[in-house]
Amino acid sequence: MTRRTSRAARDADAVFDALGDPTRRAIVKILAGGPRPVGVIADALPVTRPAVSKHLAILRRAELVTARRDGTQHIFRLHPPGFAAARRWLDGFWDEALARFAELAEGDGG
Amino acid sequence: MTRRTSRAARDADAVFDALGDPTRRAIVKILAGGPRPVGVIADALPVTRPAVSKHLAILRRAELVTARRDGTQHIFRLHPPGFAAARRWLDGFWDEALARFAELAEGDGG
DNA sequence: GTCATGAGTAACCAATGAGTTACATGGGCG
DNA sequence: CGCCCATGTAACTCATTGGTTACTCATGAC
Repeated sequence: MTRRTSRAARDADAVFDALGDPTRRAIVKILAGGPRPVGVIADALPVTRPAVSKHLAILRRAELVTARRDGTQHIFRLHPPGFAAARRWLDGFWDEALARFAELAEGDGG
Repeated sequence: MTRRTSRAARDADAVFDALGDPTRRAIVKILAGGPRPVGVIADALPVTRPAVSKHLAILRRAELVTARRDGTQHIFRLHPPGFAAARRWLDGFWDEALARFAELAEGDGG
């Protein structure tokens, strides 16, 4: 209730925090190609598996990915609702700014 | 075009990098209320003006804000096109992930 | 010109956090 | 049960960078 900064903002906070790192963005890009186990993700990146593991933990906390076990492997995949939070947050400013932008109609060279 | 990693990706990179910091997100939130001079922004935050100045420089490089002079003041305001880059980047994964998500239709607690 | 105001820059410090190696854990298989 | 494979965790290092203070630059008022 009334925590209007809350849910969306808190979620968005975690999401942008997570997406603020290039390696994590790279992981997200990889997972956009479909679910993959940690090892495969690490293989596609210039960092070690433990590093990827930690990044995945952060992405998971931000609810940008989910994991399921398949034998000894942990298969990670993108989790749409997480991205929705970021989108909504972004859209807020988009709307605000766009309105003012239109008002001023200043073609400052885009 | 043709450089597929390029424009959108590069822009999005700068944008998410910029938005990865809580103070910069706070600045963006403040500017969502309308254009403001540096001093006013700094007053609304628990950091000094120089710090805000540096953050604004980063936001400007990411093209999330623009500035204009008004006497001795520098008035900053949100710059919608910058947010568009982030949105597009995000939408890419959104689409990808959503498709796969729907496929599996696994309501894992969303 | 001189002074005052507002903002950017420089130099520096300290905390955060991304990365590494070494080790622990959990599940499948012989 | 004992061994191996795929991950996660711990402990630690090092680079990045957000923050500060001190100083400089630009504009406007007088």
